[in-house]
Amino acid sequence: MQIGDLSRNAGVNVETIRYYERAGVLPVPARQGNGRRIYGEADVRRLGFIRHARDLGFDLQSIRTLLALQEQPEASCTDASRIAQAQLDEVERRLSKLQSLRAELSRMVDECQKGVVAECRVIEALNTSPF
Amino acid sequence: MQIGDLSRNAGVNVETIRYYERAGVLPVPARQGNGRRIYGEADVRRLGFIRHARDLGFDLQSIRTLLALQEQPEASCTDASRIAQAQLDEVERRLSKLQSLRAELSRMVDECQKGVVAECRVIEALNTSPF
DNA sequence: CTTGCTCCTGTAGTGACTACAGGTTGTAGC
DNA sequence: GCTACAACCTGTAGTCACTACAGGAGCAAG
Repeated sequence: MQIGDLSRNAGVNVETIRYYERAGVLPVPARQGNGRRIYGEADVRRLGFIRHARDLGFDLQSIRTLLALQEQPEASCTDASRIAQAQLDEVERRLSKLQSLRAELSRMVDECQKGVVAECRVIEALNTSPF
Repeated sequence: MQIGDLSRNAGVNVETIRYYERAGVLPVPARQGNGRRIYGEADVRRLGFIRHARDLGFDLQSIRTLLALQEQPEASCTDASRIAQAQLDEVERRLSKLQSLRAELSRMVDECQKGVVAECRVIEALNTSPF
């Protein structure tokens, strides 16, 4: 599989794939005789994982940590547990923040839909919010 | 009020305030004779609005739109509501993904605590999510 | 009058891409 | 075999939303 196939299969820009290689979240691939990168199914899955994790707001450093965790299933349980727990704490933190944001945005949209134009408080909602 | 006071009052970095001016989300302020920027209470509120909107995930373009709507009170609220609804949809999407990742990380931590070498399925947790 | 703080402008660095320039390789049609 | 063109290569520069720093000016206290 060449980079263009990987791009289509994973739904990730070719330039982004090469960037991920430089950033160290995708392994340096083997090359064909002509110098072109060769990929396999594992790379499609790995790329899918990276994209989802990025969508969730994880930065590339966190993603490197998550990938390292999954690549060393024989690593000591305490180490793996510590890394996983740290990621879990981060996920919980993001979850509670997002839940607050959801409440705030819902309130904004609700009030806007209920009100007439003159009573729209979308902008005021941001200034008088409990955050 | 000088830029340092505004910075402290609004809890926003001095450099960020000057950046917001360049970016067109803060108005170009009056200057003292010595060339220093002068701000008022309205700027504290506007900056608070900008920071809050940024925290909610709005980009500066959306914020410019919201501020423009605020400055034309006869304009309809539907534009502001549409922007907020788009943000809300995105927050809901992220919440669902994070909840599935949390479940997977919890499972890994639990298995580690039981002394079982976790079969790492972090990648699958994100790839097999319904999104 | 020197020290030290805040301010000024302008430029460069960050992270995570994204785009483009300029060159090479592979393939399909003639 | 020749030509066209897509896909690949490297390397650099641009984007967004900041953040940091260099180099200089104003001002107030000791």
